Formats: sequence, C-alpha cells, structure tokens
Amino acid sequence: MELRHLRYFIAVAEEGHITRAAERLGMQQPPLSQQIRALERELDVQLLRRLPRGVELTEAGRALLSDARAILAHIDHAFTTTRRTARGELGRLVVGFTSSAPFHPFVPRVIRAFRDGAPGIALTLEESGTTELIEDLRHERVDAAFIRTHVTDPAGLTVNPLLEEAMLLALPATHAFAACGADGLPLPLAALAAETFVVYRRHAGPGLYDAIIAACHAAGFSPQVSQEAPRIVSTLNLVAAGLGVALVPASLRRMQMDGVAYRGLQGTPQPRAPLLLATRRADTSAVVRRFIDLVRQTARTFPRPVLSV
Amino acid sequence: MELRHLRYFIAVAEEGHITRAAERLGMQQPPLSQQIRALERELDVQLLRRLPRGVELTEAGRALLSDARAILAHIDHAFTTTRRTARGELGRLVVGFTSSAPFHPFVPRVIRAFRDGAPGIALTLEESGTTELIEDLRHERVDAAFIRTHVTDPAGLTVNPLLEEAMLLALPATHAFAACGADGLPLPLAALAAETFVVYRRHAGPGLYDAIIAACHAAGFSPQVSQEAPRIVSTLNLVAAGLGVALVPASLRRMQMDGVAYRGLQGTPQPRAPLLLATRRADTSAVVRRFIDLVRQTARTFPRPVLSV
DNA sequence: ATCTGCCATATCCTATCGATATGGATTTTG
DNA sequence: CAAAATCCATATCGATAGGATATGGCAGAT
Repeated sequence: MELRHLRYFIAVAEEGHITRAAERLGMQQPPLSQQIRALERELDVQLLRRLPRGVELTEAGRALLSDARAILAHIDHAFTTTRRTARGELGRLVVGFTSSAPFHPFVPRVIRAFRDGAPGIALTLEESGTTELIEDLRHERVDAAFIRTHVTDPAGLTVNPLLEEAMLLALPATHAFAACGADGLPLPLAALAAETFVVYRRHAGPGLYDAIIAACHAAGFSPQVSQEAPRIVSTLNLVAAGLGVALVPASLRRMQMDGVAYRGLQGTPQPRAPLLLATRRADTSAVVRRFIDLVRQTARTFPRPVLSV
Repeated sequence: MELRHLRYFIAVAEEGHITRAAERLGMQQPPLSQQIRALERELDVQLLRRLPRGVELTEAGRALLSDARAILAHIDHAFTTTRRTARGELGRLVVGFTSSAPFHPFVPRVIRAFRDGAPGIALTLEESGTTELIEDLRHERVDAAFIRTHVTDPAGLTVNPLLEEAMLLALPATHAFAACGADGLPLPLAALAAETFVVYRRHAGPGLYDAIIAACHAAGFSPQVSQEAPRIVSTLNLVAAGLGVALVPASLRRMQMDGVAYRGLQGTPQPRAPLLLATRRADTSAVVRRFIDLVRQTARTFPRPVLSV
C-alpha cells in the first residue's frame, strides 16, 4: 500500500469514471485501472462496481473513501505541524526563574511578549533556586532560566547578561536609618560600616555576594555577615526580623514587605545586580532559539531606569 | 510523499540508527539514508541530527514521529473497516415492516438474532404501509421489508415467502358467534355467508384479499364486503366498531383488542396468510445479503405452530 | 596514531509505474 | 438493426526511481 493508491482511489471515486479520473490525475487510463485493481487485490475487497458507463462505489468503497480522505488530511496536518515545529511556532517551552527575577519588570514583560508572539507554544513557568535551575537546565527539565548571579560552573550552558540595575539598602523599619523618611536621601555605603549584613548565599552564585563585599571594601570597611539566605527574597524576611541589613536589587522595592524599609545608596563604586538568562549551549530547539532571540532583543531596547545611580 | 517514507522514518526514529533500521526493514543502509533525506527535502525540515554514533530526532522529528504512527494506525483501521464492511459486519440496515408483521413471533425473533449476530450494524426499524414500503425499497430508503401480501408489481424487487399461518375470524364481541365462549370451537366458513366483511384493501397487495374471497367462494358463498381498511391492524378497529367480521392472520390474536373476539375456522380449503420479505433484486450490499440469508435460514427452521389447521 | 563504526556519496541494476496499442462489452445513434 | 461510440480490461514496452554494491569521510574508541 502506498499513498498513491489512496489518491488514485479518491479521484476515481469522485469522478465515478476511471478515464476522467486519469485525466484529472494527468495520467492514462490503463495504469490507473491497474493501480485500483492492485488496491482491491491487496484489500481483497471489491471497491468499485464496473458499470457500462463508468464505475460506482460499493459499500466498502464508500467506507474506504471517507477514511482515505481523512488519512490524506491527517498527513497534511502532520506536515504543517512538523514544519511549524521546525520553525519554532509549535512546541513546549519551560522557563525557570529565581524568586527575585519576576520583580524585575523586564521578566513579565518579555514573557508576555513571547506568549503573544508564539501562541502555539505551550509555555510553562517554574520558580526555583538558582542551583536547582542550573541542574534543571542540564537535565532538560527547564529550557531557559532567568537568574540573578553568574553561575560558578557554566559548563554546557550559556549565561547571557541581559540587564543591570542598582542595589538598594533594605533595613528593618525600626532601624535608625529608616527613620529618615520613606525613601530618604541616598546613604553613603560607609555609613553601614557598623551594621551586620544578611546576604544571598555565595555558593549558588558568587556574583551578588562578591559585588557587595567588594563595594564595602571600596567604601573602606569589611562587612560583618550575620546570616546567609538561600534566596534573595528570603533575605528580606531576615531583614524584617531584625537580623541585619541587606543590599538587594532595586526592583525588589516593588515588594512592599512589612517591617522592611528601603534606602538608596550614593557614592562610587556601587554594587550592581545583574539579570541573566541561562540556557543550554548546545540546544538546537527552534523554540528556545526564538525565545533567546526575543529576550536578548528586548533587553537591548529595554528602557534603562532614568536613575540607575 | 509516500507511506514508505513514513514507515522508514519510524524505523529509523525507533532504532536511532540508520544502519540498524535498514536491517530491520530488510534493506541496505544507503537507500534508506536517501529516502530519509528525500523526506527531509520534501518537508524542508531537518528531522534527524546526525551524530557520530547514530542519529537522534530533532524536535520536528519527534513531532512527525507521533503523527506518522497515528497515520499508519489510521490506515490500518481504515483497512479493517473496509474489509469488515465488505463482509457485511459493518454498516447500516433499514428494515421496514407493516403494522401486522411484528405480531408474528418470527419477526422480533429474527431481528433480535440479527442484532446479536452483527453488532456492528446500525439497525433502523420503520413501520409503514405495504405500498409505502415498496416505494421506500425502490428509493433505497429501506433495505428490506416484512410484508403480509404479495406485491402487485415486484419489478426490481424480490419477494421472499417466509412462512404461512392460518387465519382467524375476528368478530365484534357482541356478535352472536362470539357468545360461544372465548376461542370457541372452530367455525365452518359457510356459517359466515350472511355476514358483512371488513377486508384489507386489495390494491396494496391482492394476496390476502383474494385468498379470503376464494375461500368464501369455495365454501359456497360470495362475501359481502362493507369496508376496506388500509392496514390489517385497522380492520380490527372496524370490527370492534361493529362494521362487520374479518379474517386476519392468526398471530394477531396476540393483540387483545377491546370489543373483538376471535374464533378459529374449520374445513378446507382455509385461507392462509403469508409472511414475506421484500428486498431489492439488484442489491449487492453484504449487510442486506447477510440479513436475507439469516431471515430465510431462520424461516426454514422456524417451528410451525402445532395446530396450523 | 590507528582502528572501528556509522552516515553520505557515487554508480549500477532491476522492479515497477506509467504509456501505447488493442480487445471486449454495452449503450447510443443513424 | 447495424455501426459508432464509450469505457474498462488486458498485453506489451519503455522510463523512472528505488534499491544494491562499492567507496569515501568523519568522529570516537583503543
């Protein structure tokens, strides 16, 4: 059996006429007759009743006709699906992000843009820790991940820096510095020399940790670290509990947490927090490729905050 | 595109190995490689990633694989459906019957037997008058019909005599002859010489009408006909209304109608009522053929009523 | 570095699909 | 009523393409 048989059969059935069907198929009548007979022989079923003036379908022929049409349509559908999948218009995509990523307005915006631009993609979002996300990427449980620090061992992965933003001081609302009015004047980093710090733990991604330590050293003191938090967001919980102050990406200001006050920093150099996209280096998926392209393109044109001091 | 391409592709996808797939397909590796490439060229999509140690599917290839399997299954299904249709195991059948036919126990029994024996057939039952059934047969609205008289013009049709049964006298419950006890002794036909008769109208099918008239003549009188009824069952309504007596097939005794009493007949010859199956002579449908065969076979072995005098 | 495994390319053969020619059955037409 | 026309089936032949064989190339394994 080949598709040819079905195509020929449909033509004959629709024309009710072998000669006319042959014409429509751009071939001669005898080979068409033969192919139809071959189909009947293979099925061991009479599909056509030969009349003096053309042919007509038997009941079995009618049954086959509708199926044959459906099969050809099925194949058509399979082809377009395959092509669209190859073009990255169809498929699935799992995007991971750390708890702090979605606070950056870029992340929800680019994800919404991707959904709008590729409605055929089944998009899944997964929040997780940086370490877990890296593992998920390597095990193909996640296709791309928004993270906030460079990774220690990016073997097999690509980590794309997208944007940077300033960091803010998060401090307990009861703290003396918080009294200077909500969002008071920027504070020189040196003023924090005596404070104890809550930091995002280093082993997941050293970037933020090191940037904070380096900035403090540049400001002339070595910060005292009281506590490491597993996630950026959880540093705020510790700050609210009065365990110390923290430096967090500016976008976390949107998170109005009870007992936490924010203040800007002044002076140079200032610690800055990156937003990055991690993907598999060898990933050939068109969907992932489209997603990366969109993310990088959008990042390039993303409006920098006016005051990123 | 031909099915060959799909079959080959599935084998390669499942083996992850062109050489091994070729072996499984009973062919050599180079032509298989060519066919796969031809498929990729036609789709303009890369389906396989060539690795140093075998091949692996691209995302598009995975999309095609599941569709390809479904398509082959679809074809398989179409083939069995076609074959079963040809064998008469699948399809539709419309069986017509006159109002009096289902009273004969043979009819419900054979229909139930057919349903049990051919569960794949969508069976439709239609009650109608003999004339209409004949028309329905000719216009293919009905495939087979149980009727109670031979038809006047059976051109293009086959009318199969199945069974015969005795006829009973149906008379108003108030009639003098009815007083002789329910189901009293058989009455000689000659006793009815003075009665007026209600008969099933002749033009639909002359059989019953003529049989009754002939029997009366043989009994030495010419019956006086007061009224013609369009259906056998409706003769009983007229009898109940006191418009006369009627001779009806014995199986109608099962119809306990208020105001109607039944008595058997004695003497020879007695009028007898046939049960017949009408079908299209040229009908090639396997379903109809199976139905006819079953009906005739069942009729042949149907237990004759012990007293069919 | 050599060898092995596996896919791609090149060339040739043959099976089969399709074209041409013809026959047979039935209906339509002169 | 005979002849022409219509349409499907059969027979024969040729071209296309699918498959076989031989060989090359590339990347891991030994």
